[in-house]
Amino acid sequence: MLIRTPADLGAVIRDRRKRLKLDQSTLAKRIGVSRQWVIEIEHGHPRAELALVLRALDALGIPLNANPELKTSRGPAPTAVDINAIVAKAKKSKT
Amino acid sequence: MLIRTPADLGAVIRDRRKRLKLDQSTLAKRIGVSRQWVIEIEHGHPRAELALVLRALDALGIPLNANPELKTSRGPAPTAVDINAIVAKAKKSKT
DNA sequence: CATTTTTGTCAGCGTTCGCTGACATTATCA
DNA sequence: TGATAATGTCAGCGAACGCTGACAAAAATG
Repeated sequence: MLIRTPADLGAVIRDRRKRLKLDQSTLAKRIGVSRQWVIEIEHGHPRAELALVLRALDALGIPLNANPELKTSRGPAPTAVDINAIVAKAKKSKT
Repeated sequence: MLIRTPADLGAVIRDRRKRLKLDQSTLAKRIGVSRQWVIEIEHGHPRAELALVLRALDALGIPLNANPELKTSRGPAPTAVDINAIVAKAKKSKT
């Protein structure tokens, strides 16, 4: 599942929790947060604390993967050269 | 890259930013946060807001993937049956 | 049906967020 | 080397966090 928004994350958490047959209280204890927190996360609370979110995913056995750009297929580096920088320098040095 | 802690995330963000030859100010504008925020995230700030983090990853072109448990190899469901529930019920009903 | 479990809502409280703006401290580079 | 950019640090401020505890609503169970 691709996580794009807090709501996505809430859905993932809730689904997994139900799949594991846990109620919110139990999960909350396991994560080390209040039941309130679980409720809000599952509803897509946008300002939840990063660390708590990570702990929740861990408690549910959900690994989080950040792809630092999967090889964009063949062809050489798309635009690893920074044209902007080059231009900027060209402008600086008169001739 | 597997994200387990806020520090992991900070590293991923910083690496990607540098690879894209962006400075913190530029990235901050792109994400829509203050430069301060970028500094703190890259240092592993544990209480950053979820939504801002997701926006940062998006701005950097880093997709986030949550595996709802990758098929744990062969063999039938590990323990999809909830023994606890069964036992609980067994206890309730006398005979 | 009645009962129990689960989920959702409310308010108040102390803590911390993320922001701004200015100022150190390092890189970077000609 | 000196000058510029990039990064890091500080303090103050309004806003929101996550917590507790009690209660309401909904769902499950017999």
